[in-house]
Amino acid sequence: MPLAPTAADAALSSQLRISVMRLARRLRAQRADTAHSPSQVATLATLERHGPLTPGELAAHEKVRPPSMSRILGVLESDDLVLRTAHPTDGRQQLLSITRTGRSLLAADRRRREAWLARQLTDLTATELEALREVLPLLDRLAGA
Amino acid sequence: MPLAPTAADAALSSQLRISVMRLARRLRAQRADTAHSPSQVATLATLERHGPLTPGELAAHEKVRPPSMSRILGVLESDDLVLRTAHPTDGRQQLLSITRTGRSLLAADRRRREAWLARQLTDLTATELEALREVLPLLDRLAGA
DNA sequence: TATTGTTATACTCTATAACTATA
DNA sequence: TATAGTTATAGAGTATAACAATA
Repeated sequence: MPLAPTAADAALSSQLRISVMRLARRLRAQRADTAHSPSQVATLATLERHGPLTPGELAAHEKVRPPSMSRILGVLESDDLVLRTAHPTDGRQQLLSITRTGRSLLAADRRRREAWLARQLTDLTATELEALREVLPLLDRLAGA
Repeated sequence: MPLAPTAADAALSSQLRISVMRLARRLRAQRADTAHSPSQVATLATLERHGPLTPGELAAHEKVRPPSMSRILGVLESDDLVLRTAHPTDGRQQLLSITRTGRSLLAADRRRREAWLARQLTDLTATELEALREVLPLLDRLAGA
């Protein structure tokens, strides 16, 4: 039967958190498009995955307040990355969708981050790469994916 | 001699990026402490692990600019979480060390903030935990730490 | 002169409060 | 009235530029 975490687990938890957060920071730093913030790109990615959404739905999904989403959408719209259309039945609401330009930006961003990480991986030995490969499913399980 | 990334490496790169970013997002969502910023806590944790360091070394390690580290240290010092002492041989430098209060705060903070991850870790076997432990240094090397 | 670190200042991102338009 | 969204304003965090102290 599963018991409380051991002291060793607690230490591992701490170090894992720090290492994962640090690598995630480095990955974020490699974004191809420095003109847009992580939140702006994340919002764009959400629109790509989910299709058209209202500002309120986007704010809830991205865990930001409506005024913050308002600003994010203002930037994305002025850069022609999203398109704003009227809601079919409710005049108060709007529907945001990603444009072709927006999709291109996301694709370029992903290519660049993967290229950077692939370059870092060349510093590892075959044995180390294998160890990394075997651990990936564990990371996904921890994340609940 | 190291060559261009193989196709297998490219796939690993893509999957690693997705897994790390996803776990980082989940971890960030578990934050409970509002008293100190992530950077402040990370700096404190670095001092705990590495022992006394100079502001410049800390800035390099935490990937922030010297003025930003200056501000971080100002907060930590005024909260009695770090102690500033003169460098033994170079009058320009200083040595920052974590105080007993700092260690206590870190311990309490970690207990709160890492409860989620520790809980996730209980779903892993001893073998899987060991694999995870061995891979942590690789993540740090990829991040350039 | 070069290096270490701080101070002055500005910019980005997000939040709360107040406001407008529609249901 | 209640809801969806925007505008006004403030706070936190980090950066560049200019400065002070020491090597």
